[in-house]
Amino acid sequence: MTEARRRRKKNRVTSLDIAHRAGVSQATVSRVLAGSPLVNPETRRRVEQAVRELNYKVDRHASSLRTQRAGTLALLLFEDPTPDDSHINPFFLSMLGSITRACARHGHDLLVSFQQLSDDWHADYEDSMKADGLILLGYGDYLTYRAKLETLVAQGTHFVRWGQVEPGQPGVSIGCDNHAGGRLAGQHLLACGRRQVAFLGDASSRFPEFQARYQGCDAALREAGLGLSPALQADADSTEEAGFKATRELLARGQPFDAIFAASDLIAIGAIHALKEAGLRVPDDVSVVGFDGTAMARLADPPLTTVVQDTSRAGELLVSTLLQLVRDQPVQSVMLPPTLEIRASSMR
Amino acid sequence: MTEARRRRKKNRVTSLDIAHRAGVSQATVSRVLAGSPLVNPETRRRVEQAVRELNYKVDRHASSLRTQRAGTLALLLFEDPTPDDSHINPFFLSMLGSITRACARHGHDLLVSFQQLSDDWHADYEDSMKADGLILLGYGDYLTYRAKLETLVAQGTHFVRWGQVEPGQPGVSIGCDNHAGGRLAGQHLLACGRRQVAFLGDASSRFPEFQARYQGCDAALREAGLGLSPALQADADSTEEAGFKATRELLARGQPFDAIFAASDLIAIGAIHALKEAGLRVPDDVSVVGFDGTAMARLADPPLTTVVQDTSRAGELLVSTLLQLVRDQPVQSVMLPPTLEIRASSMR
DNA sequence: CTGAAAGCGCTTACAG
DNA sequence: CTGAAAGCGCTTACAG
Repeated sequence: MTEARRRRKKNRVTSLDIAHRAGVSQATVSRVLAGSPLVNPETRRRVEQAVRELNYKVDRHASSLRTQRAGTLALLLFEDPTPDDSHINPFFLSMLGSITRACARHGHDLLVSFQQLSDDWHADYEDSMKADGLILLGYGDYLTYRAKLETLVAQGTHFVRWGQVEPGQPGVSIGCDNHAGGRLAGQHLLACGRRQVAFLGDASSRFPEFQARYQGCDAALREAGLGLSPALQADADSTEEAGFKATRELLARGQPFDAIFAASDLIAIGAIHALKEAGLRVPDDVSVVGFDGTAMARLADPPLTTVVQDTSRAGELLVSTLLQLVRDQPVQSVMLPPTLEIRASSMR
Repeated sequence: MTEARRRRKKNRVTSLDIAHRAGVSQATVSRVLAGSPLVNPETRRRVEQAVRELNYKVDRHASSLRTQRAGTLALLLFEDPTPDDSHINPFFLSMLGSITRACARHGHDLLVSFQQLSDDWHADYEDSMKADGLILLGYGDYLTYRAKLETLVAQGTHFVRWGQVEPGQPGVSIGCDNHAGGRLAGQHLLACGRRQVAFLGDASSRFPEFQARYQGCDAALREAGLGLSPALQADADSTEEAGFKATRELLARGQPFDAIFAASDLIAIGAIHALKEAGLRVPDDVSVVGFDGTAMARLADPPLTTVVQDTSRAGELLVSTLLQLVRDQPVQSVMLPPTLEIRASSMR
């Protein structure tokens, strides 16, 4: 055993040590540290001094075992279909950042874990008392997803999910108003004088977020007597490669289009590459609008117009809602309004 | 109290419940779950069945309180000087991903927390038994950093740091061989016929990673009778904005250059924007090489040549080294060899 | 191979 | 305002 480790183990300070040094009982030490008002100010001072002098920290396990609260939330990040380190969707990494910060603000720790949406989730953080509740993050086939959400509800697990908000869903969801976001994109493309808008992304009910974006854009176009055409829709999951391929496929169809609304920024960036490769100019020949508001949208060439999801508010809302749930307070699903950030990729 | 929650609380299954159902003692249940060989196979079967039937999970706090092991590691991610959600360096997010995966492989949970390098770190995860050790991630002024590392060492905290590996450093470090990476960049630019290489990034000892990259590139150039010139070096922290501004500043100096070696991909992407803005072509007029091997390098226009750090191996090594440290096994600092990924930004 | 018992370090009714 | 005592749910010497 190293010297440092021996020191650490031997020196392990407990609340009893603090009690002795401050001349009070263990119970009083606990009260001071819990911020109880039932403590004489002078007593509190002495205890706090002893805590400082001995660098005492409450043992989390002892505390949690007694109170049956972990003071910790767990974030499950689903990463189908790209289990490659470098390919995690930057939007979700941004969400991870804001969730981490929100947890810290609320005085909770955050356990982070990556899961395959298609596999069995290791959602037993609450059963083993490691976390008071779960935050579920990541899109994927909703057919798979929904069944697992129902299992969680049946087990009485506390969880909040990021995703499309729809009536009758199991559990509580926080999500972007994707329909409104699609509408913003459609209206903007109309204002740019575009008439034939292509959509890149799976628009079926298996991907409710993408579907709502599709429908929102479609609705905006319909109000102008237009609409999205199935002939100008191509599936793509949220990667640059998929956006690249889908755009090539679209071009191969020969059906003319003057704008692309991509279901995510990554898809949009892939689309821009494919358009350039085909000798088309962005935005002169084709306007491109993405979705998410990731940092890379600004770095794209040309800079990408994108529907921005408010990740800061999203993280805060996910955490605060989950904590309310844990405390048995009433909660509700919330849709956050997106905004449009207009850049050169769409404006002629 | 909601129905689900009442059920959850009331149903809380303990090892004693399993013991009763399997007709054994609590001690035997514990042995089975710990995989002890001192258990009759038939007894083991009965216990495992009861565990399955009651969906029993060991209470982490009770277990950790008894064993004095948390089964958890904590990741501290420093984010000076950009505490904005969207601006976390994508390289560190990629590292976060690989560390998360490595933790899971090693059967440990991971607590994630963002910290300001300049503030007091909340490095008390080990004091409160929340984690068995720390992984430190993020660059920053090493003057600040080093003092805090020494404090951690003095406290006997178990930690591993990601960063430049140098003799005499406090604690254990895992890092990229930045000097070798700089050398790769320099040799490649020479092979591209470049003679006047500019460097973007702080090359002082306060940023040892950047400094080593500078020196490695300089060494390669010197072998060809050239070298990096201080007149062609401009400070930049690892953001696109900083790279953009540094390049503008460089251009304003009027000193000619035909290549830029940027200390990070973000800086390089900012540089490309500034070069284009100035009417210069990449790579025809100026070759650009970045560092990190982030996903956005591939998406840049033109695609960015970059020195790739192996984040997968890095994450695995950080976690396995930390676990060895926690187990009092001998460990050592390691430098990982980088590779060069050549793309269009450097090749005429 | 198995069980009875102690104890990890807290918090919280309870009593004063 | 304070203290003595119990107990959260495990694991592990110890004894057999």
